[in-house]
Amino acid sequence: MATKPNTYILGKQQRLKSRKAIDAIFKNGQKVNASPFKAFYTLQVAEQSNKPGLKLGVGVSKRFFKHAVDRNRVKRQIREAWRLQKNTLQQLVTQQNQSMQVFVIFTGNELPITPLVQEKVATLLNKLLHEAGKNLTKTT
RNA sequence: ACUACAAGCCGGGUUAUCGCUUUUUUGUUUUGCAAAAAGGAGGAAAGUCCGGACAGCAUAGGGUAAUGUACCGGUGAACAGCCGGCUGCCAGCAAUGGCAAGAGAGAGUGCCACAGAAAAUUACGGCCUUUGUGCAAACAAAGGUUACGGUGAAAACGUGAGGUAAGAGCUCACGGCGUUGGUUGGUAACAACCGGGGCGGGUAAACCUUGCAUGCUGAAAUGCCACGUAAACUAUCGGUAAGAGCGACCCGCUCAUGUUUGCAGCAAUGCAAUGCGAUAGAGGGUAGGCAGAUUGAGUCUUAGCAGUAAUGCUUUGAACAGAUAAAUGAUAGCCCACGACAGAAUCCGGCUUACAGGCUUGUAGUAUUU
RNA sequence: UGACCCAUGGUGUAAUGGUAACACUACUGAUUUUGGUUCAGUCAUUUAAGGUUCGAAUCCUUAUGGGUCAA
Repeated sequence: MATKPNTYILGKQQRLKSRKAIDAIFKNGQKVNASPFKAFYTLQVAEQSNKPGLKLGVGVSKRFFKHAVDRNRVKRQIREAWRLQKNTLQQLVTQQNQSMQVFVIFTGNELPITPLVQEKVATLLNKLLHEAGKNLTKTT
């Protein structure tokens, strides 16, 4: 009921909103790399307060892009690529009754092209998928 | 028609699919979720350079300090903005255009490299007079001297005449400058004219003086709710100490007090030490929600009136975002000029800076046609 | 969102409004058979544009870039 698995939705429910959660990710989370992108993530078994699902946060540093327009553009590109490609990961995580929080950071110097972003986010998702599967075997 | 300059305006459109956010309506037992409809970044949203609104705290009064500001009038909530004028400078034959932190250097202090006698009222060289020595030239002493002195960014009102031992605005004529009193015009800055007394560089974006203005802190302000732990916080009362308050300082005013113990001493007094409890409340920290918060000194627009103008008054019509790790995107197609600078974060009025391309108006030049 | 500071050779620092100085690096030359050492020399639009002043690294205004602080 919470999420229809096959719709390309990225609403408030599926975004990281709390400052506390984000700090926790940066403190305790693990890293996954894909050249200009970097992702921090945490993975827990779902509880009552912590419903099963996938949550995303996006960040671009002011050091690399001075203007707010450029930062907004990169964030939008990442969000769009995530929205179109995240479904398999989300399905896996919900099936395993786990909750996963991911924070993607862009660390490049130049504005990326859209196909590049799509490709890199896909590789990120594959790696995360792999990690999620591994964790399942460990925990169970 | 093209080119250049100036001013003003605009700042891609459209169709389909998939998404984001706010509001409303409907469905659902409420939250939530789903569906539909409507709205969804700028001319600079930027820089944070000025001015306010709003909120909290503080506040008897006067002065000083600090900070800002500086021709006059208008405009406006307010301003260092805008509009009009005055003065000065620059360009131009002129008409006119552009620029100005545009109060005071005759209140005081400082500084003015190098050069120059001297950088500010003095000295020096030189000139002149008298006396002495000497045939004379010259030298020495006492005095006079705003003339002259290769420089420099800047040199002691300029020119002419008189005057003198030599000279000097010392006096006179013409001209210049600034000061003061009056008359006329102007709301005023100021201008014109008349008179008095004067002629002592520059620098105040050096200190400063004068006038005027300013309480401080900023939405991460502030108010409320939830969660939640523990005597570190606050209030009241009493005690103790002697000071405390008026957000920098002073005056002045207000409030409060003179303890206890030890040592010295006959005592007055001096020296040293001591330097908190009770009651009530809920603070700090952590981290969520709601309000603040999107209708306001509003913006654009039609017409009229007032005004040189900025602008004001009345009036017609139109829309006017509200996120909170933070919304406008992606894909495909078409059109054109092939899309620059750039993304709201409490809200307004200005200023400054960035900007592809297009449109309108005006001025100048060139070419063609009538 | 608000408050504030800095910018000088390639690098790190100086400099009362009056000739932009010092150290290291780099380059050139001399010394040396060669290299090193040593000595001599070269390298600046004082971040940019305006203004005040006779004269600006310095004073003022604006811009650009960099940095610090305040939940």
